[in-house]
Amino acid sequence: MGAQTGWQKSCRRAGFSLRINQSYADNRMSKSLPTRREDYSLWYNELVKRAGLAENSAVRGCMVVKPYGWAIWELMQRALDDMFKETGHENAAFPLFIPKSFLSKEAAHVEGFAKECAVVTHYRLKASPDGKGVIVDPEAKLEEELIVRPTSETVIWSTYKNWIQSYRDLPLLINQWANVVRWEMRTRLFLRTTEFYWQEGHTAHATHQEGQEETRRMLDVYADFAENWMALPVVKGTKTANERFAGALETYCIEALMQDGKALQAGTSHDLGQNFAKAFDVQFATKEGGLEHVWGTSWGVSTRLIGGMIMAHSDDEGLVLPPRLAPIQVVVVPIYKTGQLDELSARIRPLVAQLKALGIRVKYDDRDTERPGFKFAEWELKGVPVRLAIGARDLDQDVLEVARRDTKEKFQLPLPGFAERIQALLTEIQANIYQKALTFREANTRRADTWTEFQRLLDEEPGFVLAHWDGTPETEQRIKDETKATIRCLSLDVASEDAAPGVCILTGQPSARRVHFARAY
RNA sequence: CGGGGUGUAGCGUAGCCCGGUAUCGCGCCUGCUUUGGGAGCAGGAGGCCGCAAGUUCGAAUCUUGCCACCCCGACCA
Repeated sequence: MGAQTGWQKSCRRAGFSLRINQSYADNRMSKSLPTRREDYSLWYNELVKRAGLAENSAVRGCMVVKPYGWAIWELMQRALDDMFKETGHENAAFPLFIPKSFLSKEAAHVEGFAKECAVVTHYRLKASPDGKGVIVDPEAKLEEELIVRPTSETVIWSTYKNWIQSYRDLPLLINQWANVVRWEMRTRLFLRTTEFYWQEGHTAHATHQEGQEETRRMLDVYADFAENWMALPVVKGTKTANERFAGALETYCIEALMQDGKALQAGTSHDLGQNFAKAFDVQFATKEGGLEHVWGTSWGVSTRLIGGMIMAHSDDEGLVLPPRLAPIQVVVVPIYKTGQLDELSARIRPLVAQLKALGIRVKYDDRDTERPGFKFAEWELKGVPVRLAIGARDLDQDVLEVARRDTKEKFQLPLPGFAERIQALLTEIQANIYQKALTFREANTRRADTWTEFQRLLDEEPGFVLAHWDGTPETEQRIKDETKATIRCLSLDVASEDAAPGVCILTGQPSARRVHFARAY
């Protein structure tokens, strides 16, 4: 769509110089990303575009997810979906449109979403009387406006009313993969777009305890996915009342730390209590013959995860993808002299087949139109975990060259048994990326005991700050107003040192425990 | 929604203050030479200067309005 402001210009305005040879690099998708120290947002934005993940669409705040970006999302979907199935959930699909009246049934819920809804008011266009283009046909006004779903609790609960009569219908464990629209004031590729893709689970249970267990179970699924698939260490915890989901009794979340020291909420799981059941009158006959409202939960993760993964692992050369979520895990680049490609390919293809036989996602880059150096740089930018460079010279010596993306190391590998070695290397890279992110998070999680220290840390050493807080929404708000830091969560796995009582950083009032503060995306 | 910035070829730009029909680089096309870290040389194609009105003999340039995008803030997954 023609980014009309050049990123060079933006960089210059932001006051920093660029890396090498940029005009050349611009088109060849090269090294010349903004260096992130100076402006992390710009770096991230440019990285997403250059790596071919997504770009801004012509529609305000929306994005076009390009094939490479979508491939990552598909891998995420597949892994998560398997985990949902294992925990007993089924997929279904609910309407995109929500009658306006549905939204007003749960008071807190309206409050939370009313300000950011796209509303459908008409169902027809007609030719403009002045002969230019089309206008909305005033005759085609809807009796009741439709909201483009910002989340599906309301349509789903109005449906559940019909699905649930007896305790025999419970628990009802449904998930939906969908796109939703929230008219946010400010957008950012993947992290906050007007339209985004996600999954939302909506369950109904006979008892509050079952609902709470479900909420926690799905939180654990998310944490498991973040850590073992995305290689992203997360803090599991509960939100404060201020940050709680509109209509929930309790909101659990996983919080991750990005490389610029800002936190990112990566997933949420809500205990809805009986709020939605009451709002939509969903009752069931108990075994004992009574009539009770069901207990609900909802939980979701979105394409934001892609953004989080990029911001957590990537470097100035481009993306660094964890092997389990890399669309291409191994790229093979042939090194050859003119006219010798076919001959070399014939020798390389069996090797590629060996990798495929082990279930490795491998690409043989036999493009004759680009040179090896260009291919190296391009695949690095796209975050392919392992690159193999193979020339006739190597094959004659029964070796090949391996380069790993995470450490940038290069070494030679003997051909016999190389496929198994590569497979093991992918596992090692996955673990290394996680460890690196974990080390980073630990190094950037600090404790503050005084207000001045708290402020200093946020400004000078951004990251999580563990601090005492008196437990009141008012204090939380004051801290936010003065420092832009929010309480990310009250962590569930709290170290004994942090579980001990203390005094509030701002008011000096008694505090039961430390909580995680940070500036956040 | 507020503050700031920018729209010129596929991408990045010069020109604008001081009006005279658009500069350069990359990419693209053709040919030759190259190919173990983003190739070299030669030739070539490509533009309603964001849109609309106005001023003027004449507008990329001046005036007004609109639109779009980027950054920052408030809001949020």
